Amino acid sequence: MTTATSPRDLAHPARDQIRLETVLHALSDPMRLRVVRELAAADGEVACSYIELPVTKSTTTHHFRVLRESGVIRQAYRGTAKMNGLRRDDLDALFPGLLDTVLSAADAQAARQGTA
Amino acid sequence: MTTATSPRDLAHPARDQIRLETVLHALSDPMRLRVVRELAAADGEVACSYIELPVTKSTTTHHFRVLRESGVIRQAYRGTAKMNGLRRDDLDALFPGLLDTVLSAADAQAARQGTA
DNA sequence: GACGTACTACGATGGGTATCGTACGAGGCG
DNA sequence: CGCCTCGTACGATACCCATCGTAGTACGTC
Repeated sequence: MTTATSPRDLAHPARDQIRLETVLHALSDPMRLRVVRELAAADGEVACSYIELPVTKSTTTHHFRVLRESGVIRQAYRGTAKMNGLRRDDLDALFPGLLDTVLSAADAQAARQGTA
Repeated sequence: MTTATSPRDLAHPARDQIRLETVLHALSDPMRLRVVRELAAADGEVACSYIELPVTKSTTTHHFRVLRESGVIRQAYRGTAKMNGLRRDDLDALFPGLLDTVLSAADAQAARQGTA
């Protein structure tokens, strides 16, 4: 939309604007990597509140925004809830295998330590 | 000199100390990603001075240290030169496919823009 | 020993960022 | 409408980090 720019309009980068460095940076934070893993496990739309992190709500909002602005997740309001989902299609098209490899690596690391 | 902890002794993390988040963070910097790509292309030991970056020597040293301390590269002195090589064996063992996938993603992104 | 090269160490600086607390807006439900 | 929940915005804070310049150390060579 050209006009209103409601606070409910969420800015997402277009597919060709997604940068590898930015994606890697987004994934390099423990909290965000955890979010991505849970989104991958859920495999669908998940509300922010569904994912519990050991930080305050403010910080959680911040991490979700970083993930969205880096192009890793897609967000949309649905009533009061905000639904989140991985941008698998875009990421797979841009960087084939990257998401799955990172997820596998995270699983492997979690299995190695008890941090599953 | 057995013990002295000479400044020529370089600290590397053991394989099981390498953390995925740290590796991703190391790779999320454009300069460092560039270094890793060049090391992968060279496929062998390369001196620091062989890789030219648009930053000062100090900054280059900093990036090489981050890469070493994250477990991405191995460094060793060889005369006055400092040789660098990817820790392919360790990375592939810990996170199968990760390095190659990231390298492919970087190539793809470079090809898309003229930044090869 | 003297010199040049390769890289480092240290301090400074400016910008990013993870975290929090509090105050606020939007939507559903009684 | 009143209220609760979900999530945001904003300011503050403390920390991390990419960058630089300068001074210094280790090594090879003459």
